[in-house]
Amino acid sequence: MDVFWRKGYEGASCEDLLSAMGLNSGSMYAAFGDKQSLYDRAFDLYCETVFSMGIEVLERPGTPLENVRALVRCMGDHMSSGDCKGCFVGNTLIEFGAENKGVAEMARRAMKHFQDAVEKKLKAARRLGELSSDLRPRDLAASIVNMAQGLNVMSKAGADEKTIRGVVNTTLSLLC
Amino acid sequence: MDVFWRKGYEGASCEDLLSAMGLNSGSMYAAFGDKQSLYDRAFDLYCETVFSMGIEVLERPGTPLENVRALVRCMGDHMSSGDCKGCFVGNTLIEFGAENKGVAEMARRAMKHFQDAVEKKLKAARRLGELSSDLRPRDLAASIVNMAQGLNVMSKAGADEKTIRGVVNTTLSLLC
DNA sequence: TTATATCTTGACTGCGTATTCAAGAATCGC
DNA sequence: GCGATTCTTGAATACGCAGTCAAGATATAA
Repeated sequence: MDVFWRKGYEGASCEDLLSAMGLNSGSMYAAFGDKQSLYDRAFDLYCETVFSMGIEVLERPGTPLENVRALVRCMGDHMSSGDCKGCFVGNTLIEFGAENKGVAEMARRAMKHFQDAVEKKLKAARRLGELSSDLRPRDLAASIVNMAQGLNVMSKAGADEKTIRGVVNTTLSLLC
Repeated sequence: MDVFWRKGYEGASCEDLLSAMGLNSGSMYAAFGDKQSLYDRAFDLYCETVFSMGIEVLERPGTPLENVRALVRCMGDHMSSGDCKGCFVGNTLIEFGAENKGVAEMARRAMKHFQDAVEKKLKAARRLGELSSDLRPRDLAASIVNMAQGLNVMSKAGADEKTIRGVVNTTLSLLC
């Protein structure tokens, strides 16, 4: 997962993958089939761990709006943590979004699932009177996902922590 | 430019490039040297045409804030125009941002140049009393560039026009 | 027209990388 | 302990793609 996350599908050679896994090619092909299947498995693993951690943040104790604000801050921290891997889902969309490979479809679903979870929370916040902004929850949710994917690129552009914090704070200013 | 823009460096085969240019390999290598040099030239061409068109929008007749708002709308229109190529600069950063290739450095410079142009306009707007938001021009400029790069990914995620318009409107709500 | 220079062609080469496979090592069941 | 099964190893293979080159076509100049 780590190798594909950092280097993308084409950028990761089998040699990279094998040495990272501590396997020889025979074992790898017996276990996973081929490189594409291994990528798909790595993608799934990312969704089950890193990506779903974001969704989990939304469900922690606290009010809906607090949860969304925590998620935004959490994504900012994640992106400014220097290691520069970004978001596997976003990277996959850039590499395969224009084609119609299966993995692009998986990435689209993952994004939609994430966005829906944020929208649901924002609607709850609106019902509770926590969210007074007159922007629609649907548009705010799209903007939050959009911010995260923007940060993915900005972090690879070498944006410093101050810049990323500026983006996060700007987004937070919409959530009150 | 079009082929690299759509498929990325690794994703574009020489065959793709040659048939798009209507050249044979000999002529191509004589004219450009190798694939990487051709990519660099395509990148330059993108900056000189598409990317600088954005900067040009900022300099049209009108007040500074009007110009920035026009730019934000223009980027939204560009991204929702269906063809799904996104932003060459952003795509380059995703593909090469983690390595230290020359082209990644070029992309970083292009992004910074763009962001600085936006920030300059926002500062002018602030001086003229057009921009009453208490957010800093620096952070707003970063957020606008971030929005554009987010849209790059969102468009590949198959976001519909309505979603993209939602993101654009949310960003515009910060600019008053 | 003809000699020279430049451009074009596409088969060929070399190389890197994904994938296979058969032989050997380790594990498991009885 | 021993046969059967599963796992591991790494060299060999297959293949696609970046890059080359010599021969032929075209343009230029005298």
